[in-house]
Amino acid sequence: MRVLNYDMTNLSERQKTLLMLIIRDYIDSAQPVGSKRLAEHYHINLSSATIRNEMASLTEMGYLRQPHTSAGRVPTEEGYRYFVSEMMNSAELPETVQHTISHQFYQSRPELDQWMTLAASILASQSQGVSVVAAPHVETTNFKHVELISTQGRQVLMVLVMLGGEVSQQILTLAEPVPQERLSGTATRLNGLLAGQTAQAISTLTARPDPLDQDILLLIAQDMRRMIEKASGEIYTDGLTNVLAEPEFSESDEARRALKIFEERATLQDLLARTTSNSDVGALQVLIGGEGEYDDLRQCSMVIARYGVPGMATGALGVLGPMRMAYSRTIPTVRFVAGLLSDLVSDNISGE
Amino acid sequence: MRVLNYDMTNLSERQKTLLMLIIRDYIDSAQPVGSKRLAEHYHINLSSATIRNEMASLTEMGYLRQPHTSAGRVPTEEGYRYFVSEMMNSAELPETVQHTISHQFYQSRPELDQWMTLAASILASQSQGVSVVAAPHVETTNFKHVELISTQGRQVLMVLVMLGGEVSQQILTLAEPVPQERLSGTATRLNGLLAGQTAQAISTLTARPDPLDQDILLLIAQDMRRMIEKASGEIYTDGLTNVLAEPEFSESDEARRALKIFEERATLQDLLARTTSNSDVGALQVLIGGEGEYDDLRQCSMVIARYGVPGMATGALGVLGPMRMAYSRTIPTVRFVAGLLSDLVSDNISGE
DNA sequence: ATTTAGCACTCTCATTCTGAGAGTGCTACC
DNA sequence: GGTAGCACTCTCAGAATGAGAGTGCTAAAT
Repeated sequence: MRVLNYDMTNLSERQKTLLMLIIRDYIDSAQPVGSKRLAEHYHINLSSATIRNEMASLTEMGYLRQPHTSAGRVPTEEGYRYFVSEMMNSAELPETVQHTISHQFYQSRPELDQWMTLAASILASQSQGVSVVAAPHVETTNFKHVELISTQGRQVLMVLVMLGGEVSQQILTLAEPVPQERLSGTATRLNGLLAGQTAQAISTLTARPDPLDQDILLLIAQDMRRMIEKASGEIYTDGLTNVLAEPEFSESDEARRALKIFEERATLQDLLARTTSNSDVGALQVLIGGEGEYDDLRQCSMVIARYGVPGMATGALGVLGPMRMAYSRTIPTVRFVAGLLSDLVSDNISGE
Repeated sequence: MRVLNYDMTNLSERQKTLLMLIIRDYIDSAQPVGSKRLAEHYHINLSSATIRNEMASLTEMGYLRQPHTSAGRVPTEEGYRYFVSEMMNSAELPETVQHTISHQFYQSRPELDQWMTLAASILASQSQGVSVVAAPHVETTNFKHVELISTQGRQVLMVLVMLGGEVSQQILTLAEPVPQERLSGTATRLNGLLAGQTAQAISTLTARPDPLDQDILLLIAQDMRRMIEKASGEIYTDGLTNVLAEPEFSESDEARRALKIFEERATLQDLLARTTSNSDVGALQVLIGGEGEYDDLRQCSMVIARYGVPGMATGALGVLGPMRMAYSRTIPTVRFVAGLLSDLVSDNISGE
């Protein structure tokens, strides 16, 4: 993570206002902003010449730059960072939008899959960017119940239920066919033995009555560990085509590189995991220009947040767009949706 | 479905050869093919003038067209249809490639999810197009086993196992908490009552011993019907960015429209379902230029096949690319992967 | 000490023009 | 029937041009 290196005391009140204005205008228009345009369109009581002087300072300080000698100014990454940090606290999603979104969630079928898809869809449409939502992944897990169901021949379906309500199912192929009664016996014995235990505790236990018990015990421990270790849950995306509509990506090559990241789920998971691993739930992170780490995102920004219940189950979600993205819309949306999902996860964990 | 309206007897042997050559060249180069180029690069014993005459005929017959008066020829949709129908039977995937692909499948974890992802990935990389794989969906389903597991308070996990080995799980919220013993009793009774039944049969049954039994019975029937009705399984795609690399899509708008279809899963499912519903497993379909039905695919072609075991479980898969796609590579790949998945599905249904 | 008006200068971008090149269709000849 | 030759058409890349926008600097105004 890079530390923002601007010093707010450097900027006069007027410079701040101008900088914000310039960036806002550029985000709207995608055109370099000139002093004249600025003086005319917004009623600042300043002549274009004065604005020019201030712009020159801002350029020198690294917040703006000129694409070429005689064009208007365009924000630098540093400029965007300033813009975002200024706006971060103020921006709130309009109440009507908040209600619409909440409504959609509480009207959807109460399944994780539905929620993830919905969250991705809402983020994408609100922000006009590409959204990504990683399903929550459990951080600790305690055994509640196991069922063993013979399906066909040597195949057995093992269903594992955790105290938090998570379910894992897996098909085992045994060395030889085992009748359902014996499987049920094993399940009953293990249910008694393992109630409430953690994966770690289980892996040290031994079960005696039946050699099958020990085998299953091992598999359970293994499965529970796997549930925790899985770096993060499945990934949902939406709005992939939005990014193609942006003028800066009309030369398809840049767009392709950015979208490629979204096809390689592994990289994406890594990115989400790394950038949110040490941040609190509820805190937003804004990555501007790939922050020097992700070359394919050099032209992009991401707004990312972690959601869920720390210590129990958390996931991450975010929006990718051009650096010139509508932060004032995206940031509050991401924050709001993250909050909503946190509530849903929390409700789900504590039971009804 | 549109009927191909060319009449093969119209074409002399020489015209056939030329047409195939022109289309192949255009697919490779993405450049209109001229008579001179043709005469020089391929050693046909014909002068460019003769070729010009033949090209004029082919143009009149509707297989070729000129982008403008003085450019080479480009295939029409009709031309591509002819090309595809000629090639359809001949093309075979090289054995080494076949082995590599099979190998990947038999090495992967034996889970549907893995297979689908792998199939999508292979199709995309082999064809350099956008791949789509719809998971197989069961066409008939017979009850095997149900488990009811109390998770938290009024929430109950219902796990349904079918004779084919499919599993469905669902969380129910009961009106009031029910102890695990009573749930187990219900499950045991229903298991006896329903063994081997179809959804239809189950929905007409009535269970007496316990009011809970009847409730669960209804849910089971409902769930089994849902499994069948679901038009098709989940959809996997890969290679979305491939299409952006094609020269005809460098103007991002066309590409966006095509990719949008892949974001709207519903449309895509519909498309797959409709085009493959009346075709046999193993038969390929090639949709060229959207076949007049899908406006967003006007510039695209799709190679689609159905796979699975008819009457039991079938799915669909395919590749989307520009009309100028590498059919000679795509067609055999789609055919081969469809065959492979059919085998896997078939193995899976009959048990080990 | 700021702010502003004015001006010379720079650079881009859309437009126009031009010639090279590619490809065609037709005609006359083999 | 096949082919050489030729006049013709059309596109495309590159050069030339000029309008327009924007700048930085200086000198005057507040």
